[in-house]
Formats: sequence, C-alpha cells, structure tokens
Amino acid sequence: MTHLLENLNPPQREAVLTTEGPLLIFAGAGSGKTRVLIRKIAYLLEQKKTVPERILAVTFTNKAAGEMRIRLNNMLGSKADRVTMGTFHSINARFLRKEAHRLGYTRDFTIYDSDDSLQLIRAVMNDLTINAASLTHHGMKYFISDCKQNMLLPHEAKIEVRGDFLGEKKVQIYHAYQQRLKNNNAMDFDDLLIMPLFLFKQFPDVLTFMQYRWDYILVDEYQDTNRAQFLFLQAISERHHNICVVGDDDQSIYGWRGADIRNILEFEQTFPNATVIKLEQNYRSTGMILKAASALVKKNKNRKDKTLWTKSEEGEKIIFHQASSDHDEANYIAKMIKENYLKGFHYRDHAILYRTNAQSRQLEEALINRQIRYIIVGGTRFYDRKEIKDILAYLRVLVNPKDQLSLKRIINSPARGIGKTSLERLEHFANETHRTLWEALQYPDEAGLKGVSAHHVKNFLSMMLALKERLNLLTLTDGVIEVLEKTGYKSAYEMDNASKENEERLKNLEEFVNSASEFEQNNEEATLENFLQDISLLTDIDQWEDAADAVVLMTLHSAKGLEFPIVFISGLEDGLFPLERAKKNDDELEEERRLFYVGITRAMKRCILTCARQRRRYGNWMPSLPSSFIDDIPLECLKKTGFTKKTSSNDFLFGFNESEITPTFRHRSPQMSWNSASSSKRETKKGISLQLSPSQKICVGDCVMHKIFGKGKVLEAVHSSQPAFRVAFQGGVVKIIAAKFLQLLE
DNA sequence: GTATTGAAACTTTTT
DNA sequence: GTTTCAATAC
Repeated sequence: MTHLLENLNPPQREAVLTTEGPLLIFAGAGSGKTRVLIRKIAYLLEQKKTVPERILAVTFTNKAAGEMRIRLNNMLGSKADRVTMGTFHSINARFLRKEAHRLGYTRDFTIYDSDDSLQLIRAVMNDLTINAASLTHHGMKYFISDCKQNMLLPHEAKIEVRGDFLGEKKVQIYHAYQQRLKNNNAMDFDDLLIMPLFLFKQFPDVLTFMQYRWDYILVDEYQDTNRAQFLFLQAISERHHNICVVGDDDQSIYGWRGADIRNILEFEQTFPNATVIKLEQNYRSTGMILKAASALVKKNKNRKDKTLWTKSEEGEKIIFHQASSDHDEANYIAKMIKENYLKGFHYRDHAILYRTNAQSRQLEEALINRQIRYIIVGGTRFYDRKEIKDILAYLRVLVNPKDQLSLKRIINSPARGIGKTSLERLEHFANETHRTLWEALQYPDEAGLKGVSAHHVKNFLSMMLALKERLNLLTLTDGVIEVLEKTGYKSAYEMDNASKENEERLKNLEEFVNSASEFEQNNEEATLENFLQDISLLTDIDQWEDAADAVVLMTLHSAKGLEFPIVFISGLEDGLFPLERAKKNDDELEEERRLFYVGITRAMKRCILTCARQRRRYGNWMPSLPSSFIDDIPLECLKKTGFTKKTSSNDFLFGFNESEITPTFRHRSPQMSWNSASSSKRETKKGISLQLSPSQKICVGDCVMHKIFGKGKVLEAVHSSQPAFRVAFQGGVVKIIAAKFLQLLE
C-alpha cells in the first residue's frame, strides 16, 4: 500500500486515492500527471481489487499508451496487459470491428487517413462536376469534418444550410462522400468517433453493454477532446460516473481539430459532485523557465487561474537570438548543439521545435553540415510515402475488395496495360449494373473492353485472387513479401537500380516488411486486418524510438507531453508564430500562445528561442519581425543575442557581425524597414536622416532626457516596430520609450 | 496506353 | 522551392 503513495505530494496523493465519482485533475506542465495516472491504476488493481479488464485508460497517442503499459507492467507484472488502453480512435476501431455490421459495414472495413479522404473528396467533386472556385478540396474536407464533429449527418446539415447556395453544394458533396465511404466499406477518422454514438442511439443494448464493460474510466489530455469524444465518455460512464480526467486548459492546442476547451472548463457543471484537484508543483523545469512560461500564459483570458511553482534552482535565462536569415538561424542552433555535445551533452538532450513542418529543411541541412545526428518526427510519415501507400493499397484491397479508392490506386501500378479508358469503362459498367468496381473486373468483355485490354484485366484479377488464397496460408510477413513479389511491384523498382530514388524506395519497402514482422512478434493475433488497422492509426510520435542518440526535430504540436533538457524553439516571427491568420481572431491567438507555452515548458534546463530577419517562404524572401510573443515574456527572464543584442547604438542599428551579412541582405535589407521609424517610400529620405540623428546613438547606460519624464538612464534596448529603450527615470519610473523621443545627455 | 512537360497549389498544427 | 495534378505529345 505505502509504495503506491511513495514520493507523491499531497494533491497527487489525493488524486490517486479519489477513485469513486467524477474527478477532474488540473495537471500543470511537468506536474507528474503520468505518475499519478499510473499509481491510480495500480491502486485500483492492488487496493480496490479491481479486475484489469474493467479499467479503461484513454491516452492521446498510442506511444503514450505503450509507455504507460510498460511502466505499469514494471510495477505490477503481466496483469497490466489486460487493462484497456489506447487512443479514442484505436479503442473505437476495435469496438467497431465487432458492431459495424449493424450500420451496414463489414468487420473488414478500411480506415481512411486524411490523405485518403481528401482523395475521395476530390473524386466526388469531379464526379459531381461542381466547380465553384470558392470550394477547395481542403475547405470541403474541413467542412465535412466540422459537420461530423458536431454530429451532423448530411440530411441534418442540409437543414442547417437551407437557402445558402454554396452551403447546399457543400452538403451535396458531403452526402456523396459519405455514400462513397460506405460503398467502399471504409470509415474516416471522424467516423471512428461518431459511429459508436450512432450505435448507442439505435441499439440500446450496445450502449448497455458498453456501460457495463468498464467500472473505471481514466482520460489523459482531456483538454484536447472534442464533442464526439465527450459524448462517448459521458455515455459510457453514465452508470457509475467513475470518470477521472486529467488535463490542463493551458495546454489545449487542438481547437482547430474540433477540441472543445469547454469540455474541461465546464466539467464540474456536466458532472455534478465532481472532485477537482490541482497539481501545481512542477518537477521538470528551472525557476526561470517556469517564470517565463507562467507570465506568458497569464496573458490569455480564457483560462482557469493556477500558479505553477517549483523547488528547483532558478537556472539560466532564456536566450532569444535573432539571426539574419532562416539559414543563419539553423546554423546558430546547430553550432550550439555541437558545442554542447563537445561539452558532454548527448544529442538526444536537444529538441528543436517549430510551428510548421516546412521549417525543418533548413535545420536539417545545418545539422548535416555539422555532422549532427538527428531524427525528424512528423513531416511525411513513413506510411505516407508513395511506395508504402501503394503496397498498403494492395493489402487493403485483398482484405476489403470494396475499397475502390485503393483498388484504383494500384490497378495499374506497376503499369500493366489497364489505362484510363479501360478503367473508365469498368467504372461505368459497375455503376450501370450496381456492382462494385472489384466485381466489375469479372466482366471485362461486358464492360466493353476489347482483346488485349480485357486480357490484362483478367490477368490482374486472377493474380489478385491467387494472392488472396495464398494469404490465408501464409504468415503476415510472408504474405506481405509474397504480395510485393507476385504483383511485380518490387521488380518494377528493381528494374532500374540506377536511380537513387528507387534505391530509397526499395529500402522503404524492406522496412515495411520489417514492420510487419515486428508486428507479428508483438501481437498474438497478427492478422493482416489487425496490422492494417494498427498502421492507419499510427502517428510519427508513436514510431519514434528514443533510444538513439540524436537531436529530435518536430512541430510544437508533436512535442506535447515530452520533455528535453535543452529545447530550441525556432521561427519566433510575426506571421509565422503566431501564424498570420491566428492574429485576426482572439481565440486562435490564445491557442497559438498556449502552443508557445507548451513549447517552453518542454524544457528542463535550458530554453533557446530563435527567429530570423528574413525567411524564404513559398520560394521568395520575406522580411520578418520578432514574434509578439517575445514581449509576453518578462524581460528579466530573457537574454537577447544576435541582432537584438544591444551593447551600443551601433550594434543596435547594425547589430550583427560583418560575417553575418549575406549579399542578399545588403541589397534587400528588411533591417531598415524594421529599424527606422519610417518605412514607407515617401519617408525614405527622412528615414535616412533619422538613422543618423543623435537619438540613434544611444547606448545602454547612457543618460538621456525626455520631455515629460525628465532625466533617465538607459537600461536596455527593446525591439518593437521602431527603435526603443527601457529607461529608468528619476524617481524610479521605468518606461519603454521610442528612441526618437529621447535626447542624449553628456 | 504511357511518358514527359508545365501549371498550380502548397504550409498550420494530427487522430 | 517543392509537390501534385492535368494536358500534351509520342
């Protein structure tokens, strides 16, 4: 018993011991919530004598679930394996396999990832020949996703948009899309969340079954749940109300995905008699990092007040470095990592975080140049690569022949003489005779295919049928290998091994076979169906093996829940972080700020923020200003270097080393527009004179005069839209004043 | 039916 | 600057 509560602070202890009834745990960054969750499960099993099968633990990623399982296993042994753990998506997928027949799907339904659904939307829009310029595929996907998140079926959405021409078009596409999904015996990510709810509604016995399935429900990262997830939790916990959610409203960063921050903020109203516990002691970061992060997040209005504190040392200031370009920014980071490495740090102690995946390229180059090992989490997922998606499509069709999207993808890849015309005729025939495309393959002659074309189709079909037979006999791994060989897919790449690209592709295919064999070793029921499901719900973070000594590069979103001794956050520029579009909307701006908060609080010892004065975007150079978020951090927590380093007025105005000046920079300097008070063309002349005016020569430590505040001493330069300084005036007043209002005294 | 070329979109973040 | 899709030529 005692060991379950060992090394826990009082609120943590209370959180473990409160097992009955609704419980909301506000767990600040680094406050040990994973530890609490694990102890709680252990407590339920050991003290409450709960059967492992009757506990459900929902996590945000499969990796988090896996780690939790390992830690539980170390503590309690193999009975930990019987606790139900996973993401909403994976838990629901498993559940739906059993019950999908009630909704008109078979248990072999395919799970479409984002890319697949986008593809399907494209196809639907083409078929309906809807070409309103304002309807992009992406926009449409967002619309559909939004409808689903709000539990609106096509016919319900139709009522919502009545009278709106464009809206009606959208609903028409949504309807056709949903129809196609069903015909393909496929579900998208949103379906995985909402289908169970439709089941509950239509089949009360299913709901009852689920309500009796678990006695205790624990949910991690509750701030990132959406409406459907909330309704699911509410439904299955209704019998006993033993629902324990852990979250931090300050770390809610998935609003764009439908996450509803109200779920956590209104928990107490939704679940009456809820116990609320706050975990506010931080065990991760230094005092300085925590102070900066807290001050930052306090700028947000829509949040529950809480104060993180720590016993750990104050530590170093946060560095804010402004580089001349994105290229220089990357070099600065790489250089620093190399220096740390030579001082005895490991590469894996470092993480580089950024707002958008596109930023990783420059960083990669800089790391390669200095021969620093690195891993990228995110970007193009392994399972998103063309060759992998192709082989997956073969496997999907073999499992679920109705999956038309996948079938079309591979029917002529590698080229086997079934071209556009043949495919069109087959599809037409399928539609006419109410057959699936797969079924139509049996009737090439009837579909109007002549001679060779019909022959090619027959060959393809018999090959696939033969493979289907073989898969029943072979193990998963052997089956995959057989598919690679018999379809001619592998040999198509082997034909010209001259190209580097093909070599890479073959390597990836090999890797894919490895992943199949690994799955086989780790799972008792290593069927192809299970393997495919696993893959479609995997994320990069799930795949990341942290054993290797390498610097980790990832988006701020991916970094949630992780920690590193040294964290770099790059691209802290206005318009990039926060993103341009987020600036227009207060809610979005607050979410961006929370994202920054998440980033900073990943750091244990050191945090380095960087930005660049010019950056390549869409292929052309864009000047950029430091992010407004920098101003949200107290100056006493920051140490500014690079362009913002202010030791003298010269440095302030031309605050870089000669070596840092790139040729491009000399010609098209964004510096001037940033630094001089006036940037418009009309005022150019005035601008130049301004730069030469005495006010620009002010240095830190100088005595200055202000018309209103009088005599004062310059504390430091401040970056803003124009040159400015923080000045301590006589009488103790400290103000930030634009340089042009200051007069230098002797 | 296939290969090559050119335009167009693309960068928010992910289950 | 890169990737993806459609049109064109072979």
